[in-house]
Amino acid sequence: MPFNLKYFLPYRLRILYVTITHTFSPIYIKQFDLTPSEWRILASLAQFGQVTAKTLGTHSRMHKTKVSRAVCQLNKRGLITKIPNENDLRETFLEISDKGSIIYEKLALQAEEFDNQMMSCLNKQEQQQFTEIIDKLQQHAETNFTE
Amino acid sequence: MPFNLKYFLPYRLRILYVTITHTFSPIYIKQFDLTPSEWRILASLAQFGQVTAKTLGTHSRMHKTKVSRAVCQLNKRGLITKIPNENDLRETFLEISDKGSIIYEKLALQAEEFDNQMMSCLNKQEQQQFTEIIDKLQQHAETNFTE
DNA sequence: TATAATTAGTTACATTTAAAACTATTGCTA
DNA sequence: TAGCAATAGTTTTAAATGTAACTAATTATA
Repeated sequence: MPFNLKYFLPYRLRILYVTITHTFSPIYIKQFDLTPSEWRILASLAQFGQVTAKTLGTHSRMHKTKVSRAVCQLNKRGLITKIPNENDLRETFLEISDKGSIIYEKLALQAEEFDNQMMSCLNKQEQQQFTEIIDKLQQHAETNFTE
Repeated sequence: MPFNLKYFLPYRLRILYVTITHTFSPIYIKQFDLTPSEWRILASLAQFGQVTAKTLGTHSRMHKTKVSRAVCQLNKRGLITKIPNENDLRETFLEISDKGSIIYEKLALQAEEFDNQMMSCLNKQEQQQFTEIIDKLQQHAETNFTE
């Protein structure tokens, strides 16, 4: 079987990702003037509690300068709090603030609704299969191809 | 069930896409000094024959300025050919050149190998399921959420 | 058929991005 | 423990990106 772009994994994933994100991103952009990076960080902090910028970046595959700038912006708006690590002054723990939580809660509700709506084209079994497959691919990609 | 970022469709897709593309893109960047957009266009033209920049953009979800610049660059390097449409002088048909085809063939081989290696963590049945699910999601996203 | 509206594609401009260089701090090792 | 390597995070710089404005051509309409 010769190479077929249409079924090339990176190509397929990108097309789907671009399509989907273009329909969701206006939600946080328009309502709360958040960039995609800012939304990702806010949501991550809401879920994972105190973490460093480094951890945040690794976890959500964001470049450290991207994280740095988004964190700076969120901090400036008072949506997150910086807590210096006394044991290692190089790093800082980041935490979502009350003000940030209010925004997050509103967005999480809409994100959940969006996700349900998106996944509604799949039956329960397919949804299960999808999760398993994505996880397998993710793990495979990481273990075999990351430096 | 409360909102869980880890299972949020756009988030999951982005992480997987970023991980995977970061392992494949060095292949065309280092060997042939192609940008991701240029590689996508080259591969699209190799597969679909003569198409306009407009079609190319719609098909692969690329912004028209991105297409414009990538096409310009590929043309400058002689990897594609521009053929004016006599019936509508606004648009131009684009075609891969012999020189471009040589590069494409070499990359297609490696892309195929990469894809097989990536998909090898899934059994035949899962691969089939994956294709069906991605297609369903793509179609659902397009029909319900595109302007 | 003249004029307005639309479309394909390019260019100018402002923003966003990543690579590289940098600061500050900690860990390693000789 | 002195000095060198490594790390977290920021800033500088250059490249890539999208928005908006533009050109040139076509289509719609009055």
